[in-house]
Amino acid sequence: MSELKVYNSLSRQKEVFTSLTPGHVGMYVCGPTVSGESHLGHARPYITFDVIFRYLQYLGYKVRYVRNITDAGHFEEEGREAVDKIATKAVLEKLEPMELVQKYTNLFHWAMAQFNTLPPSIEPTATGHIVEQIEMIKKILEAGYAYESNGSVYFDVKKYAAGHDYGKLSGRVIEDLLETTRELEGQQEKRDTADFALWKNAAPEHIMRWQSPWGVGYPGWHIECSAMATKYLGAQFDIHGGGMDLLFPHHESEIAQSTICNHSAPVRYWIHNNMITINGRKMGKSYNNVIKLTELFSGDHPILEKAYHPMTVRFFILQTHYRSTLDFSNEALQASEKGLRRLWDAYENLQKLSREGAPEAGDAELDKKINDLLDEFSTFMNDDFSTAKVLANMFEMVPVINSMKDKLIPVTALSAASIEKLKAGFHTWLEDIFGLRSVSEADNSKLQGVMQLLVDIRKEAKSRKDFVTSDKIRNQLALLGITLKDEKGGEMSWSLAGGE
RNA sequence: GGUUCUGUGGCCGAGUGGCUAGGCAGAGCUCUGCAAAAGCUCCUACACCGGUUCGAAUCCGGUCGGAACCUCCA
Repeated sequence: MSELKVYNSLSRQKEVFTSLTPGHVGMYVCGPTVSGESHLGHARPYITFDVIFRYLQYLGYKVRYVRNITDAGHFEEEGREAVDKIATKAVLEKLEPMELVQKYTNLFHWAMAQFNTLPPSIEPTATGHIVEQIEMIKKILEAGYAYESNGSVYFDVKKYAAGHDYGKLSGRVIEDLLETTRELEGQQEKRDTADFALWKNAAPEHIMRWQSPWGVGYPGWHIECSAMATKYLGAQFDIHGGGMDLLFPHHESEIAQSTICNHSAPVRYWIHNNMITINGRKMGKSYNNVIKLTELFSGDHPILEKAYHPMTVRFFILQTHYRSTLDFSNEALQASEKGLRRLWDAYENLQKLSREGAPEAGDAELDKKINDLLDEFSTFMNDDFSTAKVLANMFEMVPVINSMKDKLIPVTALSAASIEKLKAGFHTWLEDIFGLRSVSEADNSKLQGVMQLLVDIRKEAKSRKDFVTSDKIRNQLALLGITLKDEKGGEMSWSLAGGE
């Protein structure tokens, strides 16, 4: 089998993946800020890294997957107002800060469950690691790479850049950063505009506040990830993931902080997913084009023509490479919806196939083709997680599977071993690695029983050529959103339309 | 303005220099009481202009679009 190669943002090329500790992988992914509801944009990184998490486990690694919850507020705009986002919102909604944070954390977990993402191994909160953050800031101060100013602590970027490559990850040029002349209030606390806050003093009205050696305040934007990653994954770990928009300054700053604190670069492989765009524009609060996940699932948004099932969204995301932008549109989502249904129907048909008789393949050519397509799954996935290509291969096998089901091709065309491999391959990749599951909610046993009864009555009616009755059953069910289909050989199948 | 990336058929999207990705939509046929599904077939594109090469969507240069980051951000 080929080796796993991942695109490392740090080197801007694909590298063979090896873990620091054989058999183990440490992976940190920047989690959500729970000051508001998650939107469609959030779906991408968590689904992307869920698949990476699942795939690494499939490869046999024991993975510690750490994804934080940012529940301590960050600046609306650094230095300008020094108002904590969560604190502001809390006043507006008349909620306790922790109440607000809990509400959106719960909602986030709910949405992630809808997407069938596995929970991370550790989900640390920023508020739960104030002590670790303060300790880290102390170390950086002791090392001489930070300075205190008016109750705040800033990282000295210029000093760091003198001996380290600040900008390596994001391709930023330090001289340019230092020359920025942007006028920002509160900037006078900093020695250089490029410096970033490790600790901010809190104004009296600021609700989220903690005691520190520098006075009452709250942690800066970047320090939480460094502190928590160090605590749970060590000074050096394998993978750090997140959206491309976090490359600078967030991840660049993380590298600087951790390097000073731990005397080594923290991360071996930086993996960044690209953005979801809507009408060609990034989705974000500042663009006013946000579709919240609850709206996406309910269809309750002006942009949406209908509700979209979480699995449709998951499939939509997997149909493109994670480093490409993905443009959202109703047309594209509906194409994915139909594609997923077709693929899933074939998958279910496949699992029902039984093969008897001599184990050899009746059609050696077809047998080889299927085996080749299956073998390519790993090849594609090892090539920087090309989920789109794996899915394309699956679609190529769909006509073969459906033809075997309809007996247009005998099941014995493939060897017994190949059929088993096919079944196992689809199951493993579709469910275990890609994390897809049926969009049908038809697993209610009472509904199953009722439907079986209707199917039996319709079969009887049809056998009497009583098409009035048989059509009535099918048409009435259709009005209820249940599709009844006649199959070859007199069998019938049914499904709940849309999967909503 | 700086940095990085990008421009593929009606739409979405893979693409390692030569051999049809795939999905959706559309057309025809087969199957079928009808329908739906399914199967088969068709629809062959790479922003523009140069260059390298026997050969380029793929490499290089330029032009023109678009995006992300440079400020909270998945």
